[in-house]
Amino acid sequence: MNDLSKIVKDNIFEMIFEALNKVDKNLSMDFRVEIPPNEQFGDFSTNVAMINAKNAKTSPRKLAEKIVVFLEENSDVEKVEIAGPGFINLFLSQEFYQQKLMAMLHEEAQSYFHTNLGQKQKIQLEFVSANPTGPLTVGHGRQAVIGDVLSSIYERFGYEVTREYYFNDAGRQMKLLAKSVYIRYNELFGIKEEIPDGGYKGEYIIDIAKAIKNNEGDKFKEKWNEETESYFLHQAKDEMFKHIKNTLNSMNVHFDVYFSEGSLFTDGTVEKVKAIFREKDLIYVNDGALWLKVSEFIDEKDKVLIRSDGMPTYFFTDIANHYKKHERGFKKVFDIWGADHHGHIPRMQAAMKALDFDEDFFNVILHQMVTLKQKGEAIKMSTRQGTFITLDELLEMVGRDATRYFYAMVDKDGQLIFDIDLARSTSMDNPVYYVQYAHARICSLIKNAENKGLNFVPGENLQELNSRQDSLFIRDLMLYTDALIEVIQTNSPHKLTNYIHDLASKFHQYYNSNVFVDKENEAVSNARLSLAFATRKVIKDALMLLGVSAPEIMEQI
RNA sequence: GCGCCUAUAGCUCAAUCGGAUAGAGCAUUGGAUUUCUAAUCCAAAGGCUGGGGGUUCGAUUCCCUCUGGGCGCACCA
Repeated sequence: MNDLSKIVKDNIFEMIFEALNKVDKNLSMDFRVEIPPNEQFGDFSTNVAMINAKNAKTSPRKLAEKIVVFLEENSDVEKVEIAGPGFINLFLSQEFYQQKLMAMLHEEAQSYFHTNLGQKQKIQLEFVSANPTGPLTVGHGRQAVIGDVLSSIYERFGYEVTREYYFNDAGRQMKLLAKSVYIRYNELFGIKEEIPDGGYKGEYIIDIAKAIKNNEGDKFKEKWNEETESYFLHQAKDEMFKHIKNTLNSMNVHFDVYFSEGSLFTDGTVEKVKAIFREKDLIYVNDGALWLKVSEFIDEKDKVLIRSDGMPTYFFTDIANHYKKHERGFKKVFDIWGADHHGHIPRMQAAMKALDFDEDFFNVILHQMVTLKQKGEAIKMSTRQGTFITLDELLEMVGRDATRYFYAMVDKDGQLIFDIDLARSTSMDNPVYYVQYAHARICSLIKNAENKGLNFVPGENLQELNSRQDSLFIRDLMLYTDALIEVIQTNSPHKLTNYIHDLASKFHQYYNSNVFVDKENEAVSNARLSLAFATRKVIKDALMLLGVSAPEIMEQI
């Protein structure tokens, strides 16, 4: 019930709704609480009167006047104004904010800002999911960050989250990989052969070949058979996965489950799904292939499940994958896909319908592609040609904190153009340092207070926080939960970086216009340090959710 | 041809599921430093929000259309 107590806007909403009911019980609650663009317009504002004016058969401003009467009865309200076309602007009392700050000081951010939205619901986020045929790309980096940050926030709000990596290590691509390594291996003995069409030409293939030569010598030299293929395939796969996991590790991304596509065949899931479709009369054979009647659910042609050569399609195994997820007890699953997969969405939705799954079970978080730019030109990326900048290389150039922050700060619906030269040359101007600096500054302030013999006790003398700047600052601190909620409502991590950058900015401003540590004025110092103390909690928590470090000292450059 | 995403300051991006004067960072110009760490702050300049129509009290946001960019339209994954 009181789950909403930490969501500030919902608090204010209740306050306004109460007043609205006293005016007329039949009016619509379809109004919004907003943060005004300008502080002259109050701490909070609402469009309630404009929304309801028509139904109340009056003008927005007249309705507002009636609502304001009841709002003014609330002891938390300092002042109410009607402005513009009928906005109601609320100014809350200093005591209200002081109490909020007090409550915030007594808890850790992760518990104070916690809201039990999830109620331990089991959900899953599937992301990255690259097959072990090469190093991770900068595109995977975007997935890794979006998936990891969202997972952390869902966890914060009481969901039981599984971070999952789905992969296929058995397909045709893996065979090509093995062959490519084999050719490089022979090359080490001076035997030249062209890498076949679609084969892999990256440097890393040679590295794997060298490792095999080191361990096994010339054992496989010019001996291509099933045994050799199997050996090379496993070596390549193990090496690639080691490489991939290293990269994820240095990005600070950790998966709970690595799920093998192959297991869906061995445990009978694929057959089970086929049986269900057959029973529902949703499959048929044509031209030697097995088709699913997706046209019964969406405006598209039917799709192949099993090719005429007997191999199941990616579509089919992915249906089985999701059937399995359902069976594993997930109430909701999120697949994070690049824009190149968007055509896959409708047919998957059709399949989910065919299986009678709840409509909100299957969700796709789509992000647009990442492209690299260097010397003003776009770099063509091709895994097979091996002409790409890997995620590893990017991490090395930009650093983990900045890389993660940069990925998170751009709206997933927009294309991400990573300008390598810019990342290199201006990495110190990255917004992440701005936020980290705010954190370090507060650490330094508190240390400074100790050094000057000031006995700082969080929560004492809060009545000294009596300026408008103080109130608004506390308001912004409290809005942290609201920001996090918005992130998972839209699955958009960039809303968190927006919030925290803005908060850091407000803090830097405050810092420049107020003295925190003043031995002559201990009460005020104590109050302001309390404010800084709470700010540090929020920044630290936000950076943790973003997977970015919160340093106590910024090294001078 | 059809579908999805996108177009905002010189550059990279925001803008609270339709709100008030469209905001940050970088770059440019000017100011603040015996510092509670200047990786900061203050100020200036920079915009017919790609073009055109529509919906209404009100549009960067919703609808239509045109143009430009990205990505898809497989018995690939």
